[in-house]
This record gives sequence, C-alpha cells and structure tokens, in this order.
Amino acid sequence: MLEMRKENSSNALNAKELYETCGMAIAVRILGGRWKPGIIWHLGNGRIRYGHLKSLIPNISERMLVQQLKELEKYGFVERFAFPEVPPRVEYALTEEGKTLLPIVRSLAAWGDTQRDKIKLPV
Amino acid sequence: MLEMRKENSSNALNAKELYETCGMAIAVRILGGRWKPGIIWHLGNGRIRYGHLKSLIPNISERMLVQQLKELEKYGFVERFAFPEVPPRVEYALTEEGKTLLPIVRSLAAWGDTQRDKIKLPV
DNA sequence: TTCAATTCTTACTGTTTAGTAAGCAATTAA
DNA sequence: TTAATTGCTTACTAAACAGTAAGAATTGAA
Repeated sequence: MLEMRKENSSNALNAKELYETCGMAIAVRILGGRWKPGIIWHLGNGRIRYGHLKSLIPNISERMLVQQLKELEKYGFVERFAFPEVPPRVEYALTEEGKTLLPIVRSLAAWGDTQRDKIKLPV
Repeated sequence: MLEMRKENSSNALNAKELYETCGMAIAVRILGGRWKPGIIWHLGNGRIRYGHLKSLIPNISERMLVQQLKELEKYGFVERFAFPEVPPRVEYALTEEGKTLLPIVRSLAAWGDTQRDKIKLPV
C-alpha cells in the first residue's frame, strides 16, 4: 500500500506553497532524499536492469529502490521496461525529461566533491 | 539543546557512506530540506537581517529559521553578524564559500521552474 | 517435488525532520 | 511600572522518511 500523506497538515500545506513560489524547492524535492541522487546518477549512464542498479548502490534496500524508482517514474523522469520472462527482467532508464536533469546533477556532484574535504557533515 | 542524532543507526551509517562516495549526495544534503533553498536564495541578494529574512520566507517558524541558519553557519556557508544593541540586531550573509553555491542554486531554480506546470508533486 | 532466480510487496519499527506554543533577555519608550 | 521590540531557546507533538525481515509470483531446472 502506498504511504499516505496527510494532505491538510501544516507540513504538507507549507510544502505546497513553497513549490508554488520557489523553483529551487521543486528541484530539491525531486532530487532530494537519501537515494535519488545515486539512482539518477547511475541511470545517467543508460538503461539498466533493476538488479544491477541495486548492486551499484551499496546498502540500498529493495523497498527503498522500488519506492524511489516508482516516484521518479510517476513524475515522468524514469521509464520502466518489463520483459515477460521468468524470472522477470525489468530495465529502467531516464526519459527525455529525465535527461534534462543530467547537467544539474553533474554540477551538483562536482560541487559536492569540492566540499568533501572542507566540511564535516553530521553523520 | 541541539538535536541529537543516533550516530550508529543504520540510517546514519548509510548516510555517511553515501557522502564518502557521492558528491551529489553531499550537495543535496546541504541544500536539502524544506527551508534551506529559500534561505540561500534570499541570502544570494546580500546581507540581510534576521527579521527581514523571516518576513521573506512565508510560513517559516523561528525555530526552523534559526536551526537552518545555524547549520549553514556551522558548515561555513553563512556568516552571522550580531550588533550589541537593544533590541538586538543580527545580520546574515553568505560567506565566500557560500557564494560558490549560487550558480548551482540558480540553475536548480531555473530547472525547477520549468517543471512546475509539468509535474504534480504529491502535496 | 523442491529449489533457485528476480522483482517486487507488505507489515512493522526506528529515526529524523517539521510545526506549535510559550517564554527569556535587555534595554528604551510610554 | 509596564509594555514593546528583536532574536532567539525550550519542551512537546506530529508527520515524514528510512530500515528490517518475511513472503509472493512464475516457471524452468535439479
């Protein structure tokens, strides 16, 4: 079952208002979270199978991987290709829209790399 | 009291490993969350007083504003200038390091703006 | 008949992030 | 003496995000 949001909480309302006025908040909402950066990064190299993607992202659980892929798919940034085989084979790829993320993702990554030795993130 | 993290949770350990290997994850960690995009965005226009910043960011609570500013200050992206007056006057500004964020922030914002009418973010 | 392979689901629990509301400190103005 | 101003702090609660572990579906191979 999909996890429900409380659509009328202050939390949710605040988020909504932000997205209406701040493009950066939208971008960070899409890219944010623990795992999406890695997923998008790897998908930037081309179409890739579910299991392979999982192996490329250390520690990610199946629950998280599926959940994030679904979200990205829902927004139209990722496309899913399922083959009618047993055992199943499923491939994921960035859509054309998803590929517009790549330049940003790459500049984020480059900037982040410059910070690694400068700052100490809590945890 | 600063909020404590459980430094040995799987959650925390996963985050740490990610930062060690993925610059993008670092960047998203710094820029992420509900309020940091807006704070950085406004600070991009120059030094600004606490109360003014608060008025520029609708719905933000003092707790959140202070907390996020402190975090940004701790990493060296924001500088705090307190004047010994009553009532107090405090100004915030991006450091030189903080200014390196601006090009990224602007491209994120531009990209996010292109998405506003295309996608429907949950909440 | 049982097992293996692969891509998910589900239920449950733990951790982190965000919101609410009240209060404090130090002066100055009324 | 009381109230107002400004920039916070604190304690508490609610919501969202992340991790764990078990299991389901399908069919070919052992």
